[in-house]
Amino acid sequence: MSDVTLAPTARVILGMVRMGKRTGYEIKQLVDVSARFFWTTSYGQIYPELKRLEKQGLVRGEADPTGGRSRTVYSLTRAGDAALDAWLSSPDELVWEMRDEGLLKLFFSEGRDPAELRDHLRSVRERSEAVAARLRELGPVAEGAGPGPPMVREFGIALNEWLAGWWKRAEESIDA
Amino acid sequence: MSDVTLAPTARVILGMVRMGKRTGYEIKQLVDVSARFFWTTSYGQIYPELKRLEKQGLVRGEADPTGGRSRTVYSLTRAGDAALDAWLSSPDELVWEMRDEGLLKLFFSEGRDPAELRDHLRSVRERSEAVAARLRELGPVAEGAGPGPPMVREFGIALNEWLAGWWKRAEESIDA
DNA sequence: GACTACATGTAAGACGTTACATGATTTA
DNA sequence: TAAATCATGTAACGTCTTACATGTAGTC
Repeated sequence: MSDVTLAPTARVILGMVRMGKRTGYEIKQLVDVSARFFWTTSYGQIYPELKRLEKQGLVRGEADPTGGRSRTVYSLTRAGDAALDAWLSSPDELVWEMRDEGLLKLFFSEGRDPAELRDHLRSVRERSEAVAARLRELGPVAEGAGPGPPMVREFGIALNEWLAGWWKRAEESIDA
Repeated sequence: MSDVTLAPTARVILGMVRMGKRTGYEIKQLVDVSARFFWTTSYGQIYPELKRLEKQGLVRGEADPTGGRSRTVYSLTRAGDAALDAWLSSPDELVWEMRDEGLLKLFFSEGRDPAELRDHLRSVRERSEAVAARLRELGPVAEGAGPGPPMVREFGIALNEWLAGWWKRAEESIDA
């Protein structure tokens, strides 16, 4: 069927459009609020990618201004629906990347001032605590979109609490 | 002092050089073996960056062929040493990025075949198990470089075991 | 003699962020 | 009326991966 290879940002966009997020602006909002901890994107990616997807026939955009404010609402075409399904069911190796400067600093910590290292461990821990807290306060998001979004949210909370705990123990092991 | 802003790859390079990794090749080896799960890099980044760092006066390269095989060994200059220290002690926000296609697929899983979802959760779990196993087998690395490298390795093992456990539970919650 | 490891590099292209630019609508 | 939110977009720049290109040294 659709032998289109989806660019990374295209995957989020198609998924979000199927979820009912219809404008570039709405897509960005939901990514920021619910996926920020494992996936980011920017307007500089979203708007050009929406145009590319339209050119490829995977989405269809229609002008739908609210008053004098221009606005384009997108929906999936049949080909877009198929391309999203194809990606979701493909057994390809899943991208998993982590880039953690905190770990890098820990890696290179030989000979550094222990007080500095302690501060650094604390700030890394506090970041995870803040992310967990934000996700907890946020509450369920994207309701009516099945069990995926709540599970991902729970994952985010649990992961960041686990991370905070690890950094806490690391901090204490420096003191000891 | 050194108001040089280090590019991401420059940070790893300076740290690795201080650790005694003297060639581009050696730097890549250690990154692959011990930092792969939280930081990646490629020759296409390392060699040009070493040249840039030399031009900036942060490292010094000397030709040191082994037989007829060309080889350049690098060491930190005083400015390079200072730049690395400045980065290590800077209170700047630490880069933390995660890009997880497995979570993205879970996020968009509404209406998908449960069997497919189960397979997908299993493959994500297996990947974490493999990473944990590799780090465990690897044993301590970069000995004599302080407590950093072993702590980072323990972090990697613990994180990946935690991840594997989470995906395992998610799998079971689908079955239930 | 073949394979693996050591060793270095470039070029093209993909991907991504940031800063800039613009303007309407709604809420405080 | 000021600020926040809705809404769209571009240009420049930074970063990174992949594929290509080349050759030596050591091991099986």
